[in-house]
Amino acid sequence: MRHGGAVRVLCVAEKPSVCRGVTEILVGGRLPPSRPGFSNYNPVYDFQCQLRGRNCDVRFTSVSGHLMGIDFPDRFRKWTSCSPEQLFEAPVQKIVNQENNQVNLKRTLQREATTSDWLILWLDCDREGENIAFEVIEVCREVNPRLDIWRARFSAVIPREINQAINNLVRPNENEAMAVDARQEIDLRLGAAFTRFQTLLLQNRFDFEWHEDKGPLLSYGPCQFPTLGFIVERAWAIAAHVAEDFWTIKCCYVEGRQGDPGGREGDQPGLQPGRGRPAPNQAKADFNWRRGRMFDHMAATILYEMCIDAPIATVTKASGRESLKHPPVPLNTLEMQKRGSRYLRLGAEQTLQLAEELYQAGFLSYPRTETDAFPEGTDVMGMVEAQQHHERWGAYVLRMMNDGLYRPPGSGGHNDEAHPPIHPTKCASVQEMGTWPPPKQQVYELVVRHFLACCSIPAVGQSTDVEIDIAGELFSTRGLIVKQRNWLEVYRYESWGGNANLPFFEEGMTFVPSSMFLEQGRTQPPNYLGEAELLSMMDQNGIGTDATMAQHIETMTKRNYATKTEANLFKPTKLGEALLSAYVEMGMVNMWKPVLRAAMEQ
DNA sequence: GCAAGGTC
Repeated sequence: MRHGGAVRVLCVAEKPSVCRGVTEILVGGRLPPSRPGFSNYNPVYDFQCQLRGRNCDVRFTSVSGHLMGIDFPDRFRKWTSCSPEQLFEAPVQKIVNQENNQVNLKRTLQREATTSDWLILWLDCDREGENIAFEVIEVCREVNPRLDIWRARFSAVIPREINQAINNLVRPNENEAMAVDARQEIDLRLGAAFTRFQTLLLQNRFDFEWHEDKGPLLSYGPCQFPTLGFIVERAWAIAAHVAEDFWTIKCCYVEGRQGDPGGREGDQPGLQPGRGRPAPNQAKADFNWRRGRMFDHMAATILYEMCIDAPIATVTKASGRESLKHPPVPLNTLEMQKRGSRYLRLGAEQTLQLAEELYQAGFLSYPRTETDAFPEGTDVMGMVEAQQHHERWGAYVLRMMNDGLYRPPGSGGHNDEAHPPIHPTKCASVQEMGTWPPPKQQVYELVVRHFLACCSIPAVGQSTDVEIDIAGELFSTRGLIVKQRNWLEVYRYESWGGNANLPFFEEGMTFVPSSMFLEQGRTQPPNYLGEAELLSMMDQNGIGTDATMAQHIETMTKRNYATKTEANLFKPTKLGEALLSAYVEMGMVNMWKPVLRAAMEQ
C-alpha cells in the first residue's frame, strides 16, 4: 500500500448493470464518465470515495457471469480417445475461454489489478456469485499477489444495502465456491460420459429419424433427463388410466318452477321441469351433491330414490358476503414464462428471448429475475403514469390515477436481491409496437398489463352460498355477482364470473326442485403436460434455475425426445420414452427421477 | 458431437 496516498481499490460486479448501480450509489449522485475495458459491454468507472475509513481511488468494473469454464483437456475431447467411463477419472481444467469475451474481461481485470491495493468483490450474493468471486481472484492474483481481498455482501442495489455492505466487508467464502466447482465437475463428467455412452452404443442400432447432418445425438444431462421424466411419466399415467363409471345427483331449481312433489311419473327418470325450458333471464340454481361422485351404482341409486320419494328441499344455509378477487403479484421470470405460455401460447424460451430484446431496447426492465415484489421506495406511481397516453390502456391508467383504482403492488415473497420484478420502463405507442413482430408486441403488452393489474385494487363481487337438504342428502350452490371489475378491466387474459342470477333463498325456506337426475359419468385420464405445468414441476423439484429451465425444455425438442403438440402440450417421442424405459429396465430409475438432482444440490 | 451455470 502506498504511504500517505489514497488506497487504490478495484471493484468487480457480476454484470454491468450492478456495476453502474453501485457506482451511482457510492458517488452519491450521477454516474461518472467511464473508460473502456477490453470487453465492449464492461467499461470501468473511476471515482473517489471513503471506504473502511480510508480515502480510496476506485476503479469499478464488471464481468458477465462466469469468467471461466470447465472442460476436459484436448486429449480427452475426441469421442474415441477414451472409453466413456474414463471420463469419471480424467482430469478436468477450469480455464478462461480463449474464443469468447471471457478473455477480454480477463485482460481488463489484470490491467486494473496490477496497480490496485485492494480487490472488492461485488458479485451476486449466491453460490454462483461466490464461485465467480474466486475466478476473479485467480486472474487478479496472477498479476498482483499482494492484493488485499474483500467481499461485499448486499441484497439489493439501494443505498442502505450498499452502505451496509461496505461497512461489513468479509472475506470470500471458499467452501461455498467449491460447492459450485463440485457441481460443475459432476455435471460435466456425468453428462459427457453418459452422452457419449448412449450415443456410441445406440447410434447404429436403430433407424433414427434425424433431421440434422451430424447424426443422432443421444445426450444425457442431470437436468434434461428429469425434465423428460416429467413428460414421460405423464404419458405413462395417461396410458395406465382405467376409466371408471361414476354417478352423481344433479338438482336444479328454476324460480317459479317448482317440480311435482308427487314424485316420478311412469318410467320417467326423475323429477321433470313443469313446462319447457327456463327463459334466459329466469333465475336458476344448479346444485351440486355434497357426496360428489359415487362409484357404487347401487348405493347412488338408493340415495337418489330417497330424494325422489321425498323431494322437498329445505334451505339449511343461505349466506351472502362480499368476495374479492385479488390481482396477481409483480412478475418474475418464471411467472412471465408460465403466463406467456397460458395466455399467448408462446414457448418459455421464446418469451424470455423477446423480453430480452425489449430490455435491450429500453422498453422493459431486466427480464431474468426471481423477485416478485418491488423494493421499498420504488416510484411505482411514476411508472404507472408513464403509460397514461397509451392508446390501448391509457384510459385505464387515467382511472388508476384519478378514480382510486391504484393501490401499491403486493409481494409474492421471492427476492433474488439483484433485480426488481419485470416491468415496463418506457411506453411504446401502438405505432411503435406495430413495427415489431406480433409475439413481441404480445410480450410487451402482457408485461404492461400485468404491471398495471398488480398495482390495481381487487375486483369486488357479492357471493351467496346456499346449502339445501333433501331427504338427508346435502346439496350446495353458489351465486356470484361481479360488482367492480377493477384490475380485470386491464388484465384481459383473466375473467371472473359465476351464476349472476341465483333465485332468492333464505334459511328454513322449503321448495320442490324443478328437476333431479342421477347423472352418469366416466373418469377421464389426465392431459399431457403443458409448458406452464412443466415449469412448475421443475421449479418445485429444483430442476434447473429460473434462468435455465426454458433451455432444458428446448433441449427436449431439439434432441427429439419430446414434441410440442398444436395444443401446446408435451408428448414424449418413441426415442424419449425408450431411453427412460431402458433405465427402468436396468433398475436405474434414479438416472431420471428428480431426486438425483435434489440430493446433489443438497 | 458431451453438462449446467452465469451472462450480453
